[in-house]
Amino acid sequence: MTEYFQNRSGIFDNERVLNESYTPDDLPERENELTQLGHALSPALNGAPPKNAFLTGKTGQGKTAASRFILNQFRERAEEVDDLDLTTIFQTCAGHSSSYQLACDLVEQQTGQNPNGHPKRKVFDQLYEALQKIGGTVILVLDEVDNIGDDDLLLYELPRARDNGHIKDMDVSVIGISNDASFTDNLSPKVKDSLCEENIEFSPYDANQLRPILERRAEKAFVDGTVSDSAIRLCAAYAAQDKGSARQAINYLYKAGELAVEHDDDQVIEEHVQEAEEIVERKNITQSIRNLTIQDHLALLAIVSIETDGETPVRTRNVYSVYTDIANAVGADTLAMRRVRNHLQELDMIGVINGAKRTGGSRGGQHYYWELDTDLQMTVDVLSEIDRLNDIVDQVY
DNA sequence: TCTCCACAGGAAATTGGGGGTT
DNA sequence: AACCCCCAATTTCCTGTGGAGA
Repeated sequence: MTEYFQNRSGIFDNERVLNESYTPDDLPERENELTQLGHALSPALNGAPPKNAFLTGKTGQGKTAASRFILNQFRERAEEVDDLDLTTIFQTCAGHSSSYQLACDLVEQQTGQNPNGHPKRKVFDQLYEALQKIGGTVILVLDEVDNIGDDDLLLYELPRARDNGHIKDMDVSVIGISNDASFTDNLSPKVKDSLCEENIEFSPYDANQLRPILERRAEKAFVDGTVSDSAIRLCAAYAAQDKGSARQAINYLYKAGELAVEHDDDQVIEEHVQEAEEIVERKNITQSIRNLTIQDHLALLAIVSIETDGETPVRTRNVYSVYTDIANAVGADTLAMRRVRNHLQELDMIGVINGAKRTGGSRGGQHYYWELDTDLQMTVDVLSEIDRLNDIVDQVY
């Protein structure tokens, strides 16, 4: 009889700790940032409105964990203060691309009714009404606020709600969290001023910080003595070299553990980490290619085609002519070159292709020279999985 | 040196949708 | 049906850049 299931208990003690949703209960590597955040909130302990704060930093830097952590601590502290009636709201803005949607969602959370479709003013009135009902001091955390783009209406309204007489005898403060450091650039100066009273930056972890983070996590997640020091060191080194993200480092370690299980080894060693890093990165790339739109795929396929002929790096207009041929062959819309250039830049952003900007060329000015930045065979494999493209991929490659 | 071409990329307008209420 | 509030993707129009060739 075939054994369909794994016995993971030889390696893992509590895998849950390695999941993305797990919030650590201490963050010694972020003491500075936690202190800053704590100071921003402190006026509330003394009868004044807490300050607004804005946290920036790349993914996996502990921004969300830090704000959750500080809110917990702050709630505990608030208990000891007699006349402080504190409420905290943690709101993730993923999937909300406008202030309006976000406001609707906040209203729904408080009242159970989603006011979508009502005039904007009405939605905000309902939001203020809901806040007024809560009363006291409200701290609203908006995680991933960069999702709402440069639409800053809500961010403008909330910090001024009291001044404008929308709410009375209560304080609202906003803690914004953004992965995108340039997010605040696009906000109107007024919003920027009020929201960024305290701007707290989370810089990438280096290997020395990642190591203890991993050690603490491994302690909980793995069976004692199954993870070697060198394995942890390597995970930290890989992640520090790349994005400096704790999430990334933990993913490597998690995968390395799974590989140990698969190979029936009783220790997680460096070789597992090496293999894990490769697998995780490969998976990230294939995942991001799959999530692209058809037009992105066509642009990528044009690059693949040119790369196959060994003619990269290639200028935008040459990519464009190959692109139009491919788009016609599969019966897709052919976009303007302006747009195709944007698609190429998006592919560059996710690291699938690489665009080098050079001045010069036949007519001067700036030009892009594009080439594939991932394994050719792998890219071909992923693209040929796409129904509409598999025939043309065969012709091109 | 001057003009022009071929590109880059910002900004606004257009297209063609969405989910909701009244 | 006519209204509200919105979306992403794209096109159109524009200004800027800098070497090539007059």
